[in-house]
Order: sequence, then structure tokens, then C-alpha cells
Amino acid sequence: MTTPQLTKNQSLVFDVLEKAEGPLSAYTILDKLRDHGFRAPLQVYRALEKLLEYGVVHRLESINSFVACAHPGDDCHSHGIVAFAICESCGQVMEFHDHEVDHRLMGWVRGQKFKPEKTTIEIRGLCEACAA
Amino acid sequence: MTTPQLTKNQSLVFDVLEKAEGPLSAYTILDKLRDHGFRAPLQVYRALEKLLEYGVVHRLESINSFVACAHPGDDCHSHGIVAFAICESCGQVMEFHDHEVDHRLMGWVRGQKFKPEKTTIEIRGLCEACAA
DNA sequence: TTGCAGATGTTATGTTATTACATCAATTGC
DNA sequence: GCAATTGATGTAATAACATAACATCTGCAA
Repeated sequence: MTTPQLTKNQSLVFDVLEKAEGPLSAYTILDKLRDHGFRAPLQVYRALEKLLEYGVVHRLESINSFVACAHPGDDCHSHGIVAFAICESCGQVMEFHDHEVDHRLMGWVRGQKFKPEKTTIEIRGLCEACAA
Repeated sequence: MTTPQLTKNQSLVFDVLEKAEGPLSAYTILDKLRDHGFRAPLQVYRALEKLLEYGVVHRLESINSFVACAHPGDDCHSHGIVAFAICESCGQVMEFHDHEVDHRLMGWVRGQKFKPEKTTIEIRGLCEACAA
């Protein structure tokens, strides 16, 4: 899937996420966009919905936050399952893909006749700098 | 770690989760326990906090819900990372452990010098019955 | 130029989780 | 016995996250 031209609100939200050092909550994004005319959470959530669909933004379920995909110019749907390591101290996020992990998980669900739609892998802990 | 004797509130919350067919939100648990004197969310959240610590309950991050561990009489901390398959139609949850997945994920984070604390793997989709 | 689809704006509300503070019960050390 | 401590509990208020419902606008195609 190729990413369509973003609308005004989608671009604003995406730019905020790209410039951010780490993941942001929807309400943090809202606050950053008040000067650009954003007034309500729905403006953010609607933009995020599309950006997630296009694969240019990820949602981090365990911290209710959103982050720009780490693979610029390349949508993430082609990478299989995405795993994240999230530093609980500094908020930094590392993104990673492992086909063997995908294979094991998908093999298991197939055995259960379970039909997977969306998979979340999130590892919370401390990054090298913060663990020191 | 062995599970200590549960307190009154912890037992009430755990019993509700054990008898449930699938995962429950904290507020659903609260409603089910109003007859037993529960009045406020904190009574539920505090009990859940301990039950999670003891490993007899899991939190499903992607659906903000809680489920009793599928391994009765046996705390889950000994199983390594737990993965869940969650049916988005009927709510049924399957729990599973795979050492190869653990190994791959932990190998990667070690390479990044990341110190993992808590890992979430959740696969949302449709179970066999619901996919038919 | 009308009708439609998609994007946007706005208000209100629903859902999930925590802070702050008071009280109670069991245990320990004196 | 009786303070002192610790962990559990009760309660009110509030913070944080997310969606419903409805109105409006804009570009485009029939």
C-alpha cells in the first residue's frame, strides 16, 4: 500500500510525531496543535486513525501513545509484525522486526485456527543510557 | 514466587475473574462486586495490582482488561513471556508460551543493551468459532 | 447544479486510571 | 499492655484517554 496525500490535519499530526523525541499521547498532540487551530480530541484521533491505517504511525498500546514509524518513506505494513522496546525512564522507543518471531507466533495461531488481525509486541524496560 | 494468602478484596476480584468467560474491565469487575460492598474503582485497581504482582492475573493492554491466569495453582512468572490470542468477536482469550519467541526477543534487547522489565504480546483476531 | 463522499468542527459524554486523604486491622518492639 | 509501624481498606475528587452524535464544509463527478 502506498501512502496517499495527507490532509491538512493528518499532516499536522504527523509532523508533530516526527519531530517528537518519543511517543506522544493524543492529548499531548492536541496541546501542541492548539496554535494551529485544533480545539478537540477528535481532530487528533481522526488524523491518527488514518495515519495508523497508512502505516506511517504506530500505536503503543501499553502506554496509550503514538509514535512515527522509524522507517521513513516506507510504510510498515510490509515488515510483518513490529516489536517495540520502550524505555520507561526516558520514553525512547526502538522498533524492530523479526521474521522468526512472526513465524513462531503465526504458526501457533494457525494451529489454533485463530485468524490474526493485529499483533502487539511491546517490551518495557530501561534503555542503555537510563539503565546505567 | 509463591502466592500469599489473598485478602478479602483480592479474593473477591480474583473469583470474579475466574468465573468470567473472558477478560473483564476494572469497571465491569466493580459493577459485579457492588453487592459485596465495593463502591469505588480503587478497590478494584488495588486488588488487581496485587493479583498481577502474584502472577495469578494478567492485564491485556490492548483492550484495557484483566483475565485470570490459565494455569491454575501455578503462578505464571515461571513461564517466561506470556502471549495472548484475543478474539475480538467473542472475547475469548488463549494464553501461550514459546521459549523460542522469548529467546529471539530477549536476544535482540540484549544486543541493544536494553534491560527488559515487562513484555506484552497480544494477538487480536477471530477465534475458530467466530471466524467461521 | 445537484448530489455524494470525505474531511472537518463542536459539544457532550463515556470509559479508564490515579491522587489525596482518612480509617482500620494485624504485628512488632518496648 | 501499649505505642509504633505496616499493609489493607474506604471515599471523594479528579485526571487521562476515547468516542458518539450531529452540523458544516469542500471538492468532485454525474
